[in-house]
Amino acid sequence: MIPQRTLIENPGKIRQKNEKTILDSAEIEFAKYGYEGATIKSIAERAGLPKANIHYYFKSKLDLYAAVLNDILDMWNAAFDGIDIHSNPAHALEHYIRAKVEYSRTHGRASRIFACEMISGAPYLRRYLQNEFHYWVSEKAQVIHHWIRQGLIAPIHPMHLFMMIWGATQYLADAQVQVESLLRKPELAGQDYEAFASDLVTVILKGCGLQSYRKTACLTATESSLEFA
Amino acid sequence: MIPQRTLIENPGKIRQKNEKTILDSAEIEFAKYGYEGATIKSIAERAGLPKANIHYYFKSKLDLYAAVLNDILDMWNAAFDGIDIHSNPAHALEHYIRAKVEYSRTHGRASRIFACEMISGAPYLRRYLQNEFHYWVSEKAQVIHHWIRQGLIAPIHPMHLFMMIWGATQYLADAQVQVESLLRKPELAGQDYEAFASDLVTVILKGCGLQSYRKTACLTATESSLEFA
DNA sequence: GTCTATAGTTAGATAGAC
DNA sequence: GTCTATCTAACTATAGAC
Repeated sequence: MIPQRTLIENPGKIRQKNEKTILDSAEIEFAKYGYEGATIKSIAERAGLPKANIHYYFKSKLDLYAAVLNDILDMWNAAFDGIDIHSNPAHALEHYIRAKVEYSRTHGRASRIFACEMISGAPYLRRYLQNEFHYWVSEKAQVIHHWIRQGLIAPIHPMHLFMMIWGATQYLADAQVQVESLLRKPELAGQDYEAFASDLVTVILKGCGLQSYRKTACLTATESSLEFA
Repeated sequence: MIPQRTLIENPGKIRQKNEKTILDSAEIEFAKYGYEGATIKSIAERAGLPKANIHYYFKSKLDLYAAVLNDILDMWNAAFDGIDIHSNPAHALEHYIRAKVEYSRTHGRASRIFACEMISGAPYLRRYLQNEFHYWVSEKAQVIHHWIRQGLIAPIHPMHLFMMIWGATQYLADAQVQVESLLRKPELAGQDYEAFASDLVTVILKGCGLQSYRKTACLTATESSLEFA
């Protein structure tokens, strides 16, 4: 009786690696075709595994979808939890907007899966939206309110401000084909994202009664914005 | 041999009525579950017709989807073709933004189907985006450019301006559940849309260096904006 | 832990009586 | 023009040999 070699050499490693491969493939397929449109077969083929293995690692298609959504929420939290919104309004808003645009660029697929989930009424994320997400946003809204009371920014419904930022930045990821068509580019480059981020920052800041505190934001923004936190 | 009564009394009327019923039902199902998620069965049940009748009026599921998309484009054109963007910038932008918000409110389902189509890479609307749509937008972009050259509004990439407006307004329709959760409303009312429209108008106008030309925009906006055209 | 074969279900589409 | 019954294909999921 020889124990299986892989188990001795890589305790749990195979599982870890395969689960990651499957999750990545699933993310691509779900983003491209939606939940119903994606099939276990296509996910398996992309992962280079037989169909049955998908079911071995994830009980059902719904389980796999839930795992993908969880991954997406983790990324989202990792990307935005570190934001210190207590600095001055212009800095904080610019930093947040640029981070969000960058997220749309680097995690377009995740963003599109999230959008599909919203469009279909958030059947799997409803609880999350009403609890964790709502609390997180309410906290940030308090900060905006505080700034308004102190006269630091012009009066605006904080949620409306967030909606503008989210709508505009999500649009980059969700309507990517439309954007490419508008800008007449076969594929969007980093510069395109940066240019949009700069215009969005300008409009939001000026729209909130804040002077853009730097004229050359457009060129050096991505690097320098990392130093704000 | 008695000719069928319905054909004599209502030449083509039955077809017209049933096609409309089916299109309406299909729009609801496609918006809720996406193309793959919606089924002929569910559409037929919603329309109160047997499955086979759907195939009688629309050759295939794809045909039906194309018809729904066509309906949506018709509505879109009807809603925005009349906009005279040659008036002064502040008026024109405010009018357009309010019309777009109103469209998100009254045609949320259409907006969501359109969004799904974009997210999946616009397999059926690619041609439209690259031709009719692109020309229409380019024309409007010329107007923005003209305003900028004349010093009427602050410099901004016209496409970026449109993207901000579309992103923010589409967000209302596409992420409706998220918005409801944010604003803690079980259902959005007309006031919620108007309030958002007013904040969006304010931010965009100020962001473009335009003074809001009316302080009480928030309250009387919807009615008065209809008189701009 | 892997993979072939297949069960069980449901989808889109059609034939043919009325 | 309507509708029941049915076909074919594709999907999710599982059983069981390795």
